[in-house]
Amino acid sequence: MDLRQLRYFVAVARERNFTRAAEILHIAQPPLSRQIQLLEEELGVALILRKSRPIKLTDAGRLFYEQALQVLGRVDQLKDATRRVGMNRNRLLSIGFVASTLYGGLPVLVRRLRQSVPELDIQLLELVSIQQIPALKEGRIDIGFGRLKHSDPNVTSTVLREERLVAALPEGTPLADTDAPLPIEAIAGQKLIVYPKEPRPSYADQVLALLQEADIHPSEVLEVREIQTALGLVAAASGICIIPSSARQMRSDVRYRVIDSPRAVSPVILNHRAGDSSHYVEMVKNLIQEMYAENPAWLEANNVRPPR
Amino acid sequence: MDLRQLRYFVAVARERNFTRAAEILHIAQPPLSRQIQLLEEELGVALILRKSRPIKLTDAGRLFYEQALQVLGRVDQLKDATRRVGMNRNRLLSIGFVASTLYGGLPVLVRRLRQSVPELDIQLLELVSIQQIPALKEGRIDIGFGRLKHSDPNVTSTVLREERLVAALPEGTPLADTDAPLPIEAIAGQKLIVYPKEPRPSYADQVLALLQEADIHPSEVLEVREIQTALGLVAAASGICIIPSSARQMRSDVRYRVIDSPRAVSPVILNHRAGDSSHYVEMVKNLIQEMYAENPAWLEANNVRPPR
DNA sequence: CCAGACTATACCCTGAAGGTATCGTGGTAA
DNA sequence: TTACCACGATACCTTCAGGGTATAGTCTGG
Repeated sequence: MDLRQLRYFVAVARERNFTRAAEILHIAQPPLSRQIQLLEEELGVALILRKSRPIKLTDAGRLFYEQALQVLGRVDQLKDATRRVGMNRNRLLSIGFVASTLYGGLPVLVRRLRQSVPELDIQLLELVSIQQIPALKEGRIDIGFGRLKHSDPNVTSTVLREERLVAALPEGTPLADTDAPLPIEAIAGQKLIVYPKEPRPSYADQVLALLQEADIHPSEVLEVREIQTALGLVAAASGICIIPSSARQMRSDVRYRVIDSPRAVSPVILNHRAGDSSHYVEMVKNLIQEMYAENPAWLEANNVRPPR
Repeated sequence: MDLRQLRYFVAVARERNFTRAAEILHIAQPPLSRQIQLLEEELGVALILRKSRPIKLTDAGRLFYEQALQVLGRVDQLKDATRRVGMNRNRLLSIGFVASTLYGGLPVLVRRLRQSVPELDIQLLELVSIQQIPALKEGRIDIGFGRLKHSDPNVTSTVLREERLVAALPEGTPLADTDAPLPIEAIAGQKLIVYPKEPRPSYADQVLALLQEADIHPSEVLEVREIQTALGLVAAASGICIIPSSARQMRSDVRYRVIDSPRAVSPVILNHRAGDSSHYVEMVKNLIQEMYAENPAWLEANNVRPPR
């Protein structure tokens, strides 16, 4: 498959007419027909119903059309962004992050970074903690915000804060009766949902280790790919889930109770290459200090109110 | 630009070696070098630093690499999804929605629809209300959830509910002192942020019309592209913003006060083609009725608690 | 049922992508 | 410092995919 074929198909779908589409594309009509046929052949699926005038898209065609538009848009963005970084000789700072930091201070940090260094291009990549280490070493990212400790000598880590863990509970169940801290023992015998399923080790293992340590055994453990799914299942009363405090914003149709154990915390860790001399790393650290200074609640171990 | 070139570049970036990359791609090394050169030429940007071994990516190259990976992934998904819909002869239900319904019942509806008709493929397209009308007529979507009334005879509308509007206020400002309903007059003289900027008419006009009607004039009106930006500006104390109640979940670092006026509501409207005989439309309507029956709070005009 | 609009088929041609041979060069080890 | 080598660039040839032209087949509206 080829971007050309996507462009051709989009033109045909838009015009609902091969001849006009061919004119717009500045090619003759027969090659256009042929490219569409080739595309359909490769996919093994009919995209266009030709035995009606004007032609119609099949269901597959409708889906293909919308997705193709998005892909083409993405490619244009890709070109523009690359040119911008390349031409303006802008520096690029590539930041890896675990999803939960999106609900913490990351957006604010990025906004401030953009403000204070407008000529800096910032690339954000969602990577689970363990993927950040090789990504740093390979230069795919310059900074990583993760949740797992590691021991790679080439990567320097700083624990930014320890965040309280909370249990997400289905509304209407006995455990969700109160907002009071939840004794960790209460999790024993419950159906537990953990995420992300892979790659391991991940935050899921951190949660499981916490329970292991306290010798607490859920009745069942269900692994899902991401936190959205996990909370969705909680909302559907399929089990309970343990998330960092800041991720509480994600859904309001489940109940949250802070877990009543000093061990029930998850760190937020800043990673960067050990030898990295770029002053942007330093700047990021300073901005974070600034943010914490403005909002000391983020640093409180007992951050019961979700940080922004 | 061409998908082939993306694949080639990704291989080179991964291997950090043209020769090995060429082997993996099952082509000779010289053509690979040439394709990368062509790519760099088209972009007008150097992607690879060749005067070091092993080769390194430039900043532009790093960005291009990550984006290219995502584009290629997207293309694969596109193929798979199209095949699935085409081969399985699955029906496709294409649903257009305005962003705010994402924070309302839409996710639940989609989940239930998937449950009750597993063989149905569902495509979700974010479209502002006014885009939904042509999208319905052209067959791009089968169902639209919008917020604006229209008068096109080919599209049938049903008002599902009237949702209360709330004001988003920066924390720490006088208006944010209390959670009590906000008299609409209090908005006079405030700096108001509205969204989306385009295409018009949009929800922004609905808000502006409401104020116009009450003869209330903000000191300034700032138009932004989307609600995220609007709420971000509110959080940064750049003004206040009026949003549907259900969108309150989006940020917890701003204060919300229900607007104390019976006119301060925004409908949620279900649109579909007037002649559509597909029983999926009927099924969606039934599911919605069911959901409202289970959760009458959604229907209360005074929905002070955000519906899920 | 016919006219007209429109898509598919047949066949040719051109240029871009790929191959082979070879040169130039940065990195490295003695 | 030099000499070797791994590796990318260049030059030039070949092939075939994509595009063009002519024309046949088909759907729709009057």
